[in-house]
Amino acid sequence: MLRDRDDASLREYLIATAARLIDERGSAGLSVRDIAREAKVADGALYNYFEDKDDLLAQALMAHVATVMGQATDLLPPPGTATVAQNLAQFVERGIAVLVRVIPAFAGLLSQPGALRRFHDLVGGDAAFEGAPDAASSADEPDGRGLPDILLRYLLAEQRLGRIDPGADVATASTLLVGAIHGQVLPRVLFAAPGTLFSAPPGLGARLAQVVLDGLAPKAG
Amino acid sequence: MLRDRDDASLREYLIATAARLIDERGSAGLSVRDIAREAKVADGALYNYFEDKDDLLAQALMAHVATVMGQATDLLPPPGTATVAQNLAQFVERGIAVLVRVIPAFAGLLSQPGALRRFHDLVGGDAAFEGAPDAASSADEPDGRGLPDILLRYLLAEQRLGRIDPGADVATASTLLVGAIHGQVLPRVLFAAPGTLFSAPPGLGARLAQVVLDGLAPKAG
DNA sequence: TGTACATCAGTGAACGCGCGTTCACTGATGTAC
DNA sequence: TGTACATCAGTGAACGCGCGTTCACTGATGTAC
Repeated sequence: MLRDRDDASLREYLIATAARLIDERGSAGLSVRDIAREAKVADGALYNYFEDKDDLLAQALMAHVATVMGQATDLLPPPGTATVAQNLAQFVERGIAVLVRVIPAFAGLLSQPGALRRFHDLVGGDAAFEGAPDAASSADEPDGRGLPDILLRYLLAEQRLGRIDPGADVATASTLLVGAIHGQVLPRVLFAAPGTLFSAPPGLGARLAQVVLDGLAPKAG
Repeated sequence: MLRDRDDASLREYLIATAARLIDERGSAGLSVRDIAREAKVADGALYNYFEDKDDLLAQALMAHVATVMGQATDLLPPPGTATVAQNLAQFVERGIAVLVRVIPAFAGLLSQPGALRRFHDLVGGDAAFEGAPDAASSADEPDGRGLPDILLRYLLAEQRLGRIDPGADVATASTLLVGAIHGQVLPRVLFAAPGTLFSAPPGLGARLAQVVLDGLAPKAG
């Protein structure tokens, strides 16, 4: 198939194809031939545009994360609307939907550490996705696009509005809730029967939100 | 090397060797030749005792989890001692140490789904490790050996002792805290430079415990 | 105690396969006249 | 408009490699006499 794609360059086309395959089946066991076959392109075509497989995978990973995060607008409504409990519950449920698509993309590359390293180099400090290990953005003014920062910005706003206790440790609460999302997704990614569609236990988001708001300590009186 | 090991059967010896390798470098990219070489045994020896590679890996995975959980005694002190905040903080820190050894063992097998399926068949409902997807043990009387059940038993006991609010949703709190542990471990497993020893941010366990105890809701008065 | 033999746990060379990668080649396209 | 040629994006057969697995073989051990 020679030059009969649309105007997009083969490079972008290969990245998009690889990203789509990662979205559909995760990155585990994804071979360059799988990608070439899916793109209807010769086996060796990718080497005209990428240094090696790790290079293509890193780009595809970045595109995949951008796609998923781009589709996940309205993870949280504007601060001050509805109730904080409702909003946090919604964040948990939608966050699960996000990570269900993102975690298999990364975890499948554990046996391909080069791709993960390249990805990390590509995104640099701007960890556009999830639990950023190196807290690049300060807790005071979070500017990241990952789940923890999105949630933290919301919590800080609600705190200013008085719907969250002024003394509360919202940064830690953000870590806690995003962690809980990880905790829901990871075991299911590892043990789900292949092809299973995963949805969170109904009401889980609401219950998690309620615990975070109320706390466990005995109430005075 | 013929019959000059100690009395233990070669079968157990191979499981132990594979489990040690999984502990040391995770299961990603672990080949049967790696295991045979480490055990100082012929390449094909394992096929005298195991159906195939997946079979050996599933057994080794089980042994590895048993080892890690066995060494993780005193994740929590007896209910009623110290303070609940201190005890939860300790649970978080020790839980992280547990999952740092367990998650790479499972996640590395994403490209080897047969081994994960076999492991799941082996342990059956008795998910001896972590966030059990199918809640085999009821929330009323948790009997599992995984982190969520260990924590839930503790929380229920403290609730009976009055150190946790009688109306609190301790089952959800357990899910929340164990999830937070996952959230700490997973990104670091995926992005840590190879060979990096990981330790949690100091004080994180205490802060997480405090948020779970106090909650975010504005305090009356 | 010494010899002949059967057993069978363990060996390791060899198999086919799929992988990532290379590179001499093809043929549609754009240009020159 | 028609012909000759240069370009170079894309091709795909072929490479070496490491993988999981097989199976004819080896040789230490236990037994019989």
